[in-house]
Amino acid sequence: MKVQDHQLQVPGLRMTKQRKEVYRALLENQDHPSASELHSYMQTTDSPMSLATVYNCLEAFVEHGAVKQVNIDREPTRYCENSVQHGHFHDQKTGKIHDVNFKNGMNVSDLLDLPLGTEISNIEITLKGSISN
Amino acid sequence: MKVQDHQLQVPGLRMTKQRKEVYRALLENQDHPSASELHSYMQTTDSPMSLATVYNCLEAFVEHGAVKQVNIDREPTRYCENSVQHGHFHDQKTGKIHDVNFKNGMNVSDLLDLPLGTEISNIEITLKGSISN
DNA sequence: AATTAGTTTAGAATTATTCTAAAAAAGACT
DNA sequence: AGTCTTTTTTAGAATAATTCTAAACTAATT
Ligand SMILES: [Mn+2]
Ligand SMILES: [Mn+2]
Ligand SMILES: [Zn+2]
Ligand SMILES: [Zn+2]
Repeated sequence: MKVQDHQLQVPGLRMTKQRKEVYRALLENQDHPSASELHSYMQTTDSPMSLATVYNCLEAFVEHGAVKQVNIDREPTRYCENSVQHGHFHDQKTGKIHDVNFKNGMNVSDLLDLPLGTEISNIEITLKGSISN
Repeated sequence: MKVQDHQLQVPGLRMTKQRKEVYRALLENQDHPSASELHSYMQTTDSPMSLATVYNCLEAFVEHGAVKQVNIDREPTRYCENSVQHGHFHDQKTGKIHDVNFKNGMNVSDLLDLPLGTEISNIEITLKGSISN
């Protein structure tokens, strides 16, 4: 997937050359990369940059809600550019992570018995398993 | 809460002195401790033991399904003795983690649009937020 | 242009966790 | 009990993801 330069915007965040290219990498290859995978990839582009910068960019995106972190056990954190609410399925055969959308109109509070007064700022749902066939 | 010695059993696992006492610590103080918190606590009991042993015991319990790991961002892994299916709520004001049960008869597949053929072996649901009042 | 504020960078530091290999404990058998 | 075998515990070293530091650079502002 090709992303135009003017689409590389994160509201409220100054888009430097490095941030643009990291964001482009996330949008163009939606494969939930880790910081170091992303860093390796950046080295192959015409915007090589340091690993610290990759971490700095990702942190900025997460703070601004444009990117989500995906935590799977103790594995390196992976990053997801899909900013609509969703969960993740970790296929143990392939190692790949797939986005899983919420069913229409459904909400975590339909699944869980939340104590009264609970105000949720972040939801992380991670499934592990395999796909038959 | 007091737990009798004969309740300190995990099916299929040899219960050594150390394993019994770590398991007892988890059952008696259900507060989702990290390995190092648990280690500090063990030092105050009459079964002080090494940090490596705490990790080894916890790993054995997790393998045997008696204990669940709780991953919250990059914080140290926390351990939960509640072996029925549930999620976790991380109260950002207090830092405490609370168990959140599934609503009666509800299932992740009621909330999420899982691709056909998906076989789930592990579910981790972690919410972050605060409680008003 | 000069000043200021924010960003990038290399490399060092941190730290949760895992590994190693030797000692201790537990189980099996006699 | 005593011997043999397997598993567990342990201290300390190693690993590796992430964060920190402080200097160089870039971008925005006056
Ligand atoms: Mn990639
Ligand atoms: Mn405790
Ligand atoms: Zn995703
Ligand atoms: Zn729990």
